[in-house]
Amino acid sequence: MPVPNVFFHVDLDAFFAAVEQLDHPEYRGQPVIIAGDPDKRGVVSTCSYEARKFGIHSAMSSFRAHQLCPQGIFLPGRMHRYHEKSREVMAVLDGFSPDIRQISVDEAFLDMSGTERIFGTPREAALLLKQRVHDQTGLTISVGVAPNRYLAKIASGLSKPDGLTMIEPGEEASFMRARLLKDVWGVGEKSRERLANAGLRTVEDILACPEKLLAGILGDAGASFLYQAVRGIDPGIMSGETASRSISAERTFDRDIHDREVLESMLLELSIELMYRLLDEELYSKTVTVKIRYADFTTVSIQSTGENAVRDSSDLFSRARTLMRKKLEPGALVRLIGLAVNRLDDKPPMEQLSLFDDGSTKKKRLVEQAMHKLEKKRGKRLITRARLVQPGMGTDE
DNA sequence: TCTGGGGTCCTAGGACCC
DNA sequence: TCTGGGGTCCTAGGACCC
Repeated sequence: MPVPNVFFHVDLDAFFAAVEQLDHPEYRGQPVIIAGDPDKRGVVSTCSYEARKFGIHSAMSSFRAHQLCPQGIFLPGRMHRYHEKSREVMAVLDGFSPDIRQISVDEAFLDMSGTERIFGTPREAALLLKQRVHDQTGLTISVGVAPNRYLAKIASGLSKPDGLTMIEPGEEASFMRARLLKDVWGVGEKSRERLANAGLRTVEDILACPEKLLAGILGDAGASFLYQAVRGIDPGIMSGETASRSISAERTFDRDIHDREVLESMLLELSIELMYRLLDEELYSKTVTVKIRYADFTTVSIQSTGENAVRDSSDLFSRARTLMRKKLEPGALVRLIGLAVNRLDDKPPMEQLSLFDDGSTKKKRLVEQAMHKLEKKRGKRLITRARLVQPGMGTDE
């Protein structure tokens, strides 16, 4: 007899805010908002359920959040601590299934198929899991239980916080039919707008629409995704193990910038940051992308693939600077600068050996690696380059 | 609502090759 | 000479998610 598929999706409730309330009893019952500095164009990352009553939600500007709830407890966030708590929770999940896929700091899938003899029915197992997580970490989770990951993911969002939503085998289609289009994971605002323009506003509308017609609205991939999703079939977006394919860093300036020196200093800072991560994770990349967001929010990017992998931060910086100079509109006000390395490889690609290469590039990489290790040990930045010194203090490069 | 930062995947068009 | 069709790689931009 085949074992029925049972998947759990576990979602930590208002995670960052919950950790703060756990660590600071005086914050409990209070509107806690984890957000960037309102003076620095920050946004809300997470907020407690008490704060949500004021209309605050993720991605809202900190400025607006402060307007809505001036008495709120605004905190910058402690990512280290959140990752620590995340690991504690994942350790609890580990005891329930051999197949766990953590998809973000506060979310994971568990394949619970065939665990009935150990943990009881899926409902019993889910209740036990919720209890254990709470007992061992002090945090509450919401759990979705379904015959596939996609449905489990939607289910967990329906009864937050501290929720449990079950979708039994055979209920897949009826469950999806009862959803609002905005609750269909993977369909965002833009897609909804396009669908609405074609007269499609509900899941029922989509169900009645041939895939071919959807393809005309959303493209082939989007149509195939949505066609399956509304029928309760896992479109497969959660199934693949996603190897990291790019690493990026970006920075929004407090004020829009036109000074090229400042932009290039930022680019250097980002280059160093990214190079450290490449070395740390032992990854290699030949493709570099620079992103520029102008004051009016239009965003452009430029990318190039070199013959060799990026060697060190000055190599990365010089590639990035070349790209930026090529793309940047002269005199334009810039809001954000970003840098990415793409198509990462865990093996060093074959080097195009230069006739004049005396081995100094290898040395550079070793030196940078050593500096990186040293810095990690000290836990702070030891190396500051001339270009990173604030403009006006004199740069002698 | 004056709109972060870190990712993934898709699309369309061009280059280039057979 | 008015012109094929497929495959692959690269680039720029966009949608989406947490």
